[in-house]
Amino acid sequence: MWDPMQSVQSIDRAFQLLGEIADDPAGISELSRRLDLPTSTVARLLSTLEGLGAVERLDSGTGYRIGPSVVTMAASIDPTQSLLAVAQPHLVELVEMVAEAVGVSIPAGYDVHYIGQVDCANPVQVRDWTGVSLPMHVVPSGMVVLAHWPDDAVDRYLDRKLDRYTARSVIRPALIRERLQQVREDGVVWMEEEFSEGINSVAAPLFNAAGVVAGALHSHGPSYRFPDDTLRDIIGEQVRSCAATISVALGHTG
Amino acid sequence: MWDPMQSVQSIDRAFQLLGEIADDPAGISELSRRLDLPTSTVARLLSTLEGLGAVERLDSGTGYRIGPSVVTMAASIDPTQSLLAVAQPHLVELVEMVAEAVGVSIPAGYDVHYIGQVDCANPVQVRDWTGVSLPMHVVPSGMVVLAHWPDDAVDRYLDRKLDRYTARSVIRPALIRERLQQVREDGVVWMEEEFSEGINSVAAPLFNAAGVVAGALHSHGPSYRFPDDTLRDIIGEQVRSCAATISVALGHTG
DNA sequence: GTGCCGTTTCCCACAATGTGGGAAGTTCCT
DNA sequence: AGGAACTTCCCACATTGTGGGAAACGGCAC
Repeated sequence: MWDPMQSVQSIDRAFQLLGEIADDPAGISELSRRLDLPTSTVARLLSTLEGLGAVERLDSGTGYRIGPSVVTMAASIDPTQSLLAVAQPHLVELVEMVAEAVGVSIPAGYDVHYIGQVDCANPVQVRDWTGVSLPMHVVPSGMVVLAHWPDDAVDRYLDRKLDRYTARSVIRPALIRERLQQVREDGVVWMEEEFSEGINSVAAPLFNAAGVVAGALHSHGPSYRFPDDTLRDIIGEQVRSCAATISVALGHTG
Repeated sequence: MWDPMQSVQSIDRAFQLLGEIADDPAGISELSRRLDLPTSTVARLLSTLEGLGAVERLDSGTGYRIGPSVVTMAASIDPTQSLLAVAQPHLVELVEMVAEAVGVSIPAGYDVHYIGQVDCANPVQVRDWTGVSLPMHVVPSGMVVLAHWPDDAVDRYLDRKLDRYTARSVIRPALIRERLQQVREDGVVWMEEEFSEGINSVAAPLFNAAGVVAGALHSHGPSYRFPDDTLRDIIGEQVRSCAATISVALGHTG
């Protein structure tokens, strides 16, 4: 255990309990076994949490689950913020692994909107795109979102005039469709200098509890060093699996 | 405050803090003032919560907001359960006020599906409808949902053959439309023996954080005693305001 | 620069507070 | 009945959280 300052034991344990319950509802004695705490202690903590509405008894009588006050508190932060809030800790982990900037974006109409980014230590880095929106077909974040839209929505998207951003931008509907299919298979997609010369980028989709795409996780860097040829697949896989982890944290199952 | 067993002070305070922060993000000293606790205590509690991911610092540097772990825990309970979980405590309050059964339902296709109910003490009561689905136009819970659907969705609903359940069921589209308008104005609606003879019912809409109808709150009882003529408006108002409270707890604003 | 706010962080002596062993009370099996 | 789960309760102990106050920031005005 680190201690950034001090840590209050009972609160620590209370959240261990909450985490365990969120994962899988259970009764006092089972929790005491799982967390290796005395039953009386677990009983006391749970009873406190119950009084606070943080947990509540299952209808089945025995066992507890997360209660309304947690849901209410969670609702207090707006939906897009909540995506960011959940993703944040994972972003910093990913940055350390891929050593390039990573960020998250959400669909906004026919664009993806960048809502957050964590930069790498390297002094040479691509600018922070937080706050800007870009058409889906020129960035991988957009492609992964598009790839999980219903067919008719994709039809409508491709049925408009599609802007070209660089010489390498793909704007032919048929080619884009092929690519979307590939994205669905791979779960991750690389795009190189299709939006801006000198920038390469990789992205994977984020799913929420309802199972629909809530946004995308991406990493991007200067094309002269990113991705390192030998690491390309590894980085792609890291982004994919990090996105999956975030999805689970958002309540996505399966 | 009751104490069913014992209550752990630090956890109690930690949740006071979380509640306060959810309401309105703030820094250590402001919170210490608002809750009338020593700053050092607040600092220690917040630092613990921060370590647990239950709160996180605002980008602005000073101040805290609800953190990712709360969102993750909240996501652990499925969306319809969460509606119920949030509503539950309010239901029992409302039961005491109106002295008849109250329940909540969610839209499911062209039906409303009853997901939970709290009964009153009276030995004579209407059966528990939990688990059953009914067409929207014969129950007030359905009407309030319908009333907040987009126009074209309402068109499609009314464009089908509408079943009659009792002699008093209203099934003429034009009349239903008028009523929906009235519901939007009043925020609450009574229906008397339109679904089942001998049962009267009143309902108000529940809105979620995204501002869309997430379900309905209703109260119903035997028509010989419910509603008492002199209390009709009062009960309606209680249901309406209770629904509004639940909506706020779900994150609805404005 | 210097001095003054309002913060947040740290320290430390004290005892109030949370702890956990174990016993008594449940409920549900066989 | 008997037993095996569980949950609730009790109580002596010292670990743990507490809060006063001092020190370290950081911003702003002069």
